[in-house]
Amino acid sequence: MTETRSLDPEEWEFWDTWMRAQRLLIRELERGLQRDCDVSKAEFSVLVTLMRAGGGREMRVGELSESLDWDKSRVSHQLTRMEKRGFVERTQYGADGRRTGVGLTAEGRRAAQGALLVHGGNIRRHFLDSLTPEQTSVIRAWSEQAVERLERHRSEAPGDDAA
Amino acid sequence: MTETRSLDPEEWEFWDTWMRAQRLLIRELERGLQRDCDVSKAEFSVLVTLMRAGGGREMRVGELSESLDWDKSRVSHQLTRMEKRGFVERTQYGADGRRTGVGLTAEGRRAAQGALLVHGGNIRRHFLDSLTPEQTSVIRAWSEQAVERLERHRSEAPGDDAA
DNA sequence: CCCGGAGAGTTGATGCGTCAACTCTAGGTC
DNA sequence: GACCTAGAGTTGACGCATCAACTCTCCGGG
Repeated sequence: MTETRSLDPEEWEFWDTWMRAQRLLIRELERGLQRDCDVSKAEFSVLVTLMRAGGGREMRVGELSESLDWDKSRVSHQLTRMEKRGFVERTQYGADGRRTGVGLTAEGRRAAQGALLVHGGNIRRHFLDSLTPEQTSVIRAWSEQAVERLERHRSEAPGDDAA
Repeated sequence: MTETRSLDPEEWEFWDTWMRAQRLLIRELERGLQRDCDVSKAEFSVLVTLMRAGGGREMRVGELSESLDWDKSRVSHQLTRMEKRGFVERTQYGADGRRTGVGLTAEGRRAAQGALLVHGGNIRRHFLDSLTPEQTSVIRAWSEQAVERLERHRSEAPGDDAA
């Protein structure tokens, strides 16, 4: 094991600043999405995932869950809320063996398109445009490496719901 | 306005990977905190803030709110939950003019100390240790610049509760 | 046929986060 | 003294996130 010592004040400050930057960035983007499109971050994720899978096609809850890397329960709750708003609908297929498929409504497709445009622009303005080429490449590398490492870490850990 | 065009697929992928890395990192740290210390991220923030302000001293809700950069309402709700758990207590001072001060209980101090150790170690293992010196300095620079920019952005925007 | 287990999906409980509405006190101004 | 505003803090409602428990179907073995 690595030593049990906690962090130096300087390390804490680095960590705090980093967390703070993320929080502010995400908060800003989420507010923009809400303000300009009346769509939440969670709704956005679902809309886009369904859209990218082919706007007309239907997905299974399990596919959504996998694709979003969300707990199935979370997906189900989210779909319930979004069904109320008229963005998605759960359709039964198979009269006896019922698999519940999930599809976008016309309203959902419309919202997805608008949100993609607006949100993309906001990401560009608040994030991409603020990076120097060097920062871009370093951050990209870190992200990839972190995802790789953390996913490995999770899959090595005991019982987990990821496929 | 900058152009209305959304992002290229490559830019979306960069963004997705970056968000994913953050989510995984935060999820991992939060789970560790919960598992090893039975303390949530929100509880941790409050405990540490009170601790750093001097374990014995009391803070006002407004100070906490400012220091955490949380909405006052959020602080109040969080304090209510933590009071139930016995981590903090709200104490009245001044018989007539009542300002509600907030302080740690002995239990709260104990939890804060444990959590600081454990969480610090996890941050080191999952984040700090995974960075090359170059990544450290680039990410530090980006964080500082992003915080500066986003805070300026917010304060220029209309009505906001930050002081 | 009945049982038992695995997979898919849902539900309920509870904590977190945000917004809007509310209470209470203190201080001014007339 | 009456009114009015500003600041501090709380409350309620609602959406998001997670965990555990549940339903239902399918499937394989006895």
